[in-house]
Amino acid sequence: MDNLLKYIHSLTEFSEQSWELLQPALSKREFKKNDFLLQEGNICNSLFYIESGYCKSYYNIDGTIKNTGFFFENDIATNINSFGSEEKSEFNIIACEPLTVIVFNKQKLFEAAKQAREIEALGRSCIRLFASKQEEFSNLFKLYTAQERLNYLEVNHPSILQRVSLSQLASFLGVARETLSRIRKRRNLR
Amino acid sequence: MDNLLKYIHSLTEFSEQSWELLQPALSKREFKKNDFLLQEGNICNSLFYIESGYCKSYYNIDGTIKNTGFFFENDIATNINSFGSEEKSEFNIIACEPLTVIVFNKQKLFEAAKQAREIEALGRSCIRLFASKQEEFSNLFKLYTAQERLNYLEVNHPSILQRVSLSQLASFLGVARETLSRIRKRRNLR
DNA sequence: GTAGTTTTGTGACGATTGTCACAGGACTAG
DNA sequence: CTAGTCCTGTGACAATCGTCACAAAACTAC
Repeated sequence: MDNLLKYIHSLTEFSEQSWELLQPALSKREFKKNDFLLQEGNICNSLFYIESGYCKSYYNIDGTIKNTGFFFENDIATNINSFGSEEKSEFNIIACEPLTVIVFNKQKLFEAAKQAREIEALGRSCIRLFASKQEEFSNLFKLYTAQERLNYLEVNHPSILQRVSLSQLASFLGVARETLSRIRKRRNLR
Repeated sequence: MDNLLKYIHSLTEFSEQSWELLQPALSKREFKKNDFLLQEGNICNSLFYIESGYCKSYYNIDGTIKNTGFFFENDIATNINSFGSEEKSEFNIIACEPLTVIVFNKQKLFEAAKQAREIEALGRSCIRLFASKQEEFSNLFKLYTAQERLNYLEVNHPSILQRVSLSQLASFLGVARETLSRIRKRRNLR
């Protein structure tokens, strides 16, 4: 739980008392490769803090897998819409490696938040961070070409490129696998 | 302020007392067409609740305008990253019509939130809604072609198409103005 | 080690897109 | 009303992309 505590302290003031109050909402959990953290059609009742390994979110559109996000150590993975609105998730979250996460149980988190304002503030910070990331990636598509998006990832999020296979990366970049391969080729030539 | 109160009630429980405590953080403000709500390089210290009119967020990339968001009545416009992190905004928010907004002052909002948990929860709800929207639009680019994105907007966000000119819409859809024109043509033929 | 699977690169070809250029129509300010 | 501006459509052409097909390379499981 050490990593999580450091992560929390990087976001907000957090007393030992708040940490104690938060404990009932937390549980450590292990996933094997290809285990689901969240499945399409289910309501998302958790935030997943990733301790080790990584996972991805993806849509299954007519049998085609479309990856929409990758989550590494010290990231929070969740379906923020389903988590907040209680609507069914339209996408899946799946472990890409053996994965260790700390699960925030929604109900117990809310109970804890009622007892300590710092926990409420922590929730707000997590959601804000999540929103910032979504905004960042959303704007990539409006501002840049596929090649520029790849460059952006290399500079700003190298961990994705180091750990995710190019096949997996392609749909995240919004292009076909073959196109990503050619973008890399073009770039090496020039 | 009536619309705002209805909006708040649609998000969360909110007592009259919380409403009173919130007042010092609120101020109504008018913008003329092409007035800036937020300018590149400044820190975003406000949430803008839109009462009437609409505005847009855009990047200026080497002199080219790239629209990243449109905000209508009952939307909240802000730079969520700058608002939370105190970093300078990389984009602008500008009125596209005469605009009436209710400004949430960040500092006073935080003071009010300390005094009433309902205000804290309101902040969380606003951010969560914002995150959901970003996620939705971010995924559009990973899941769909430009034509499918246009269809999606027509079905799910018709107000954008009714009120925003096609020239303005193009960069939001991530294509050139001419391409949007051709997509519309193709669709009418088939 | 071996067989099977996954990943990556590449050729071919048609479809789509970006860019530049131009023109007509709609809108606006005086 | 008129001049200027903004918006939309379209032609031409090169660049890029998606799709299908195939093969080599890398990785896995036993």
